[in-house]
Amino acid sequence: MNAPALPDDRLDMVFQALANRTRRALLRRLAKGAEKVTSLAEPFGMSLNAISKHLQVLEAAGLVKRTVTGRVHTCALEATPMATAEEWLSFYEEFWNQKLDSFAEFVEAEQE
Amino acid sequence: MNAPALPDDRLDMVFQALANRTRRALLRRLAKGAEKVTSLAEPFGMSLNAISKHLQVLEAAGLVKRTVTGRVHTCALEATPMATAEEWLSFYEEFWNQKLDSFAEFVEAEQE
DNA sequence: AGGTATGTCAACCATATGGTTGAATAATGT
DNA sequence: ACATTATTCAACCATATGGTTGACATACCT
Repeated sequence: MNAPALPDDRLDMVFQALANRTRRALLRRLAKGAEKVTSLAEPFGMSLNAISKHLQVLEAAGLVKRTVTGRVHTCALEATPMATAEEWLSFYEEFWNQKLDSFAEFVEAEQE
Repeated sequence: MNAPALPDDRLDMVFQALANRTRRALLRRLAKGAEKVTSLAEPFGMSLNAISKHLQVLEAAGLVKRTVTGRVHTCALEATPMATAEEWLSFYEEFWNQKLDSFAEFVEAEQE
């Protein structure tokens, strides 16, 4: 049920990989299905090389798996490391819930 | 209930802030209660200045709130931005659950 | 065999990161 | 008044990041 707890340096890499909107967009893209590098790169106003590098970052973080068939590299989402990241974050749920609750109360009180 | 959805560049900053084990450790520390900079810095094998910078990163990301009383800066955890990060991640839950389930099945089958 | 498509590698550039040391600012204690 | 404590600011350093361009290696098509 709970994720396989990455070591600290892997968690560094995962959060680092997520700390860029282009890479987050790539992951969202891959959530709809595996795709090859060129077609992944197409919608971004950026060189193919740049996207290639981003994909390498994602791959190093374990968030993307690559299958090479001939000259075409097919990238697929590998979400499991995110489970560890989310698990790390979930530790703080009580804190933000508390905050959000008191904000909700405030709004409610305001409406008298 | 759902978090106030940070803009992309704020989310960049939050994930970036989390992409460092020292900063994650600082947050864990602050989860136990607010503390001043010097005492926060003490257990890390690192200069006070380094910690001061890390705290600035956390503050810029909105993960730490600072209250200055005289010369002492008290830092407190501000977890709400993490809610947005977790929300972003939760989109992928179905993907990793699927993976973890099939792994569980594999283990089960293995034990015949 | 020759040309085209897919993708990486290598070098470069500007800026950011994570750390250091040393000096500066401001509040407290004696 | 003077020393001490708390903390930041400034400059520096090495390395990482996010992007570029140009060249290269393969695979596919005719």
